[in-house]
Amino acid sequence: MANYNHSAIEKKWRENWEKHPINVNDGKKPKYYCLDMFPYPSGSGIHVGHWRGYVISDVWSRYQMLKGHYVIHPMGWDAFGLPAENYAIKMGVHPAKSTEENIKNFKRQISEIAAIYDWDMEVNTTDPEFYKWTQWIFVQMFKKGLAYEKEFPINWCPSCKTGLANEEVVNGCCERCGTAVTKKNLRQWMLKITAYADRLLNDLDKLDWPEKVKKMQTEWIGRSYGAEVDFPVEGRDEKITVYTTRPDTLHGATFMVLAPEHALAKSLATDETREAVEKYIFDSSMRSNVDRMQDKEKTGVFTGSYAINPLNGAKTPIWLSDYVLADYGTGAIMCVPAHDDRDFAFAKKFDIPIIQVIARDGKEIENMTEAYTEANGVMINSGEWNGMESAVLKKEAPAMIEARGLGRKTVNYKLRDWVFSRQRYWGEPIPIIHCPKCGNVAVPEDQLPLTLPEVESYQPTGTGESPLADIEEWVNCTCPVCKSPAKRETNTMPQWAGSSWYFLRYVDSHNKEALVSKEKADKYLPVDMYIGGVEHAVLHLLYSRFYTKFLHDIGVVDFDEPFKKLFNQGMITGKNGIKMSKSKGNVVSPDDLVRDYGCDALRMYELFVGPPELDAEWDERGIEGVSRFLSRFYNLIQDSLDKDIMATKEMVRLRHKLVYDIEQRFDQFNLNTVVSGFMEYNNKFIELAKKTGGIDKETLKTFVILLAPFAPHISEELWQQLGGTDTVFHAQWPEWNEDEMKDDEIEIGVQVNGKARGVVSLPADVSREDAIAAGKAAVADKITGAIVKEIYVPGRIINIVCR
RNA sequence: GCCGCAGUGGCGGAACUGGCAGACGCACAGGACUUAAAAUCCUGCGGGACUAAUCUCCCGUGCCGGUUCGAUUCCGGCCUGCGGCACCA
Repeated sequence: MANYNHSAIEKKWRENWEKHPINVNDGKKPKYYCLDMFPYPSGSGIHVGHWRGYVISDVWSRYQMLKGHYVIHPMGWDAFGLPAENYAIKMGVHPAKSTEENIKNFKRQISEIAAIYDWDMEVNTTDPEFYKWTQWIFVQMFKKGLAYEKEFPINWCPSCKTGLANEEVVNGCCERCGTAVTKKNLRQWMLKITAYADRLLNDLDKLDWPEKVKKMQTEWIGRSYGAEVDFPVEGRDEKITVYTTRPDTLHGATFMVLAPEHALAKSLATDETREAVEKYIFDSSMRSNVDRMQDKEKTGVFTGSYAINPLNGAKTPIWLSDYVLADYGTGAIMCVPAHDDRDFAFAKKFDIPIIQVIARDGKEIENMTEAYTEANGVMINSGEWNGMESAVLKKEAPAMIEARGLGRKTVNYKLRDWVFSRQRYWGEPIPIIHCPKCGNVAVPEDQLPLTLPEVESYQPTGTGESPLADIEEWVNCTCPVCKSPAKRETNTMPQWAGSSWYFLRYVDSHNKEALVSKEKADKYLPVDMYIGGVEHAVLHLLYSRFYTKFLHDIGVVDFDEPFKKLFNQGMITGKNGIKMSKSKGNVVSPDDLVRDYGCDALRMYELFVGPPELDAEWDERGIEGVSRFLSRFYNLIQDSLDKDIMATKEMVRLRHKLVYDIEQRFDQFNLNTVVSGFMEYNNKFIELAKKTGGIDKETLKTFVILLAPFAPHISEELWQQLGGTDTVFHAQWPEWNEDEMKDDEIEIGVQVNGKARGVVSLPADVSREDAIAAGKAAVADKITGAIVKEIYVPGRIINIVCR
C-alpha cells in the first residue's frame, strides 16, 4: 500500500485541473461572487499571512461551488500608487517594469495556493484598458459637478511629497510612511463625497458587515444635529455664526472662541490687543497638527471685541484658540463652560465666568469642579426656557431659534470632501484640460485612456507640481472645445481610484465599449462575500461605496452597495504578536512549507491556527498535526479500498453527524473548528475500522467531499480512488438527517446540587421519570438530605437538588 | 478620556440557546516496533489531597460580588492586553 505522497498527488491534480477546469459556468447555476481584496504586488512577495486570507476565500468559494453555485472568484493587481513608485525609485527601475515583474512573481506565488481563480477575469489597475474606465468615471463625476477644483491648505506629506486625503492621515501622520503631515496650500481636485454622506451612513444598515467596521464608518462620517446661531459683533455690522449641538445651553454661553484661521480673527483685534492677537495667529500657524492634537493644554487670546448673545443680549467676549477647528462647522463656537469639558477648562484657565443653565438633580452644582455635560435636568438661568427639560429643549431649540430668525437648524458631518490629486508620477493622469477661454474641460471620452507618458525623471518634485508638469509636449495641448492652446492637468489620481471600482470590472474585464455591460452587471454583481483585512475600514471600503452609489445614480449598475457581506480576517504575526515584515526579519515564506508538507497541509494549517477573524501567532510546529491527519485519513481509505465493507448503523450515524457538524461550523465561519472536526471524526472512523476491518465507501466518499474545499488535491485523488468519475467538485454536498444521527443510548451527566457526581447511560427516548430514577440511583450515596427538586433537561443533564 | 474586542492547561484553542470545562492539535512523559534512531502505533497529560493502585474528595475559565437547581456563558463593579476614535463644540 502506497503512503500519502503529497508532491506527486498535488502535481497530478494541478495539471489535470489546468486541462479540465472545475468551476464552470453552465448558465443555469446561481452565481456566487466571492472576492479577495486584491493586493498591491510588492517586491517582497507573499508570506503565510497573505496566504491565510486567500485560503479562507478559496475554501469558502469551493464550499459555495459544492453547494451548487457558479462561483466568481477573481484576482487582480492594485499596482498604481506610492508604494509601487517608491519601490521603483529605490531599485532604480521604471515603475512600469518593476510592477510587471512583481506581478509575475506574485502570480507564481499565489498559484501555489491552488485557488480556483479565474485568470481570464484578471485586472490590473495600471493597464490603460483598465484605467481608461477609472478616468471615465472621473469625467462623469466632473460632468455632475462632483469632481471640482479648489485651492486650500491640504494635508501634505513631506516625505512622500504629495497631498493626502483626510482618510490617509492617521494621528497626524502619513498613513503610508508615518511622517508627520504638514499643511500646504495647493490647488486640488476634490471629489464631493460629502454629497453622499447621508446615504453612506444610512445604508450601512442594510449591510452584513462586522459591526466594528460599520461603527468606524459611522464615526468617520460623524453626523451631528444642532443649530447655527448668529451672534452680532458689538459695534459692527458683522455677525459671527457658531455651530452648536447644544442650543439648549445658549443662555450659559459666557464667551465665544474662533479658530485662529477664522476669516474675522485678525479684524476683531483692538489697538490694545492687536499685537497679542497677531502673535497668537502666527504661532498657531506654526504648530504642527501632531502638536496641536497631542497638547490638550488650552491656549488662547482675547480679541478685545464682544459678540451679542442673540437670545438674551448678553455681551460675550470673543477669544481665539486653536482648540477650535477651522474646517469644521463654522470655525467658531459659543462656549458654555458649565456644560462642556473643553469650555470649562478654558474658562478656568482664563478666569471667565461660569453660568449653569441645567440643574442636576433639581439644583445648581456648588463649587463646580468639572462640567456637567449631560442634557439631563431642568433649565435654569435661561429666561423663558426656565423649567423646561434639557433633553427636550435640546431637540426643539434648533427649530425655535430658526423660527425667531436667530439662526437655523443644521446637520454637520466630520466627513470632508476627498482630496483626489497626487503630485506623483505613478497614477492615472487626471483627464482634464485647462483652457484659458473655456476653463476646465474634460478630455473627450473617445480620447480615453489618457495614457501616462514615458518620462525621464519620475521622482517627486516636492514643489507641489507633479513630475508630469515637466513634459512640455504632453502638457501643451489644444482645448477640445475651442481649439485654442491649452494645458493638461498634471496631477495624478490616488491609489484608491482604481480600487474603488475594480470589483465591477472582473465580470466583464475585456469589454471595450463599457466599464461593464448592463447584462453582465445584472447577472453577476454585486459581490456576495468580500474578504480582506480591517485596515481599509474608512479608506477603500468607504470610497468603494461612494463610487458604487455614484455609478448607480448614473445608471451603470442598478445596485448601490458593492459588498453585501464583509469578512475581516485576522493577521498572522510572528512571535509575540509582532507584525511580519522584512525589516523585522520575521517573515515566514510559504514556499518551503508547501515543498515539505504540501499545499493541502498548509491550507488546512492556515485555518487551524485559530479563529479566522482573530490574529494568530505563527507557530510552524503545528503544521505537523494537520500533516499527520492527512496521512492517517489517506491510510484509512487505503485500508478500505479493496474491501467491500457494508455500512453499519454506527458508520451511518457517524456519517450523518459528521456532515451536520461540518456544515454547522462552516456556515458559522468557524473554519478552525471545521478542521478539528475532520480530525476528531477521522479518529473515530479509525477506531471503528479497527473493529470492522474498514469503513463503507459511501461514508468515505462523504468525508472526501466535505474535506475537498480545504484539501482539494488529496480529496480529488481519494475521490477518484473511491470510484468517482467526474471531479469531486461536481459532487453534491451531502445532506444530513436528524433521525439517522440519533444514538440508541445517550450518556447524561448527573449532578447533585449542581455539582457533577456521575454519568448514566440511558436509552435515547427515556422518559423524564426513568431518567431521574436512574440518575438518583447512580448518585444515591451522594444525596445527603431531603430531595427538594429534580431537574431533567432531555439529553443534557440530570440535577438532584437536596438539602 | 470615549467606544469596541479579548483574557480558559506548558502552548494554539474548543464548549450549540445557561447544562459532565479543557474537544482537536502542538509540546512533553511512558510504552510497542527497531541493533539503534527517525517515522509510525498505543497510553498518560489543569492543580491539589488521599491511596499500593483503583475509587473518592477539594480547588479551578483575569479579580470581587450577584442572579440561578446549575454560570466560561447572564447582570453589576474592577484589573490587564489589543484595536479604533481622540479638542468635531
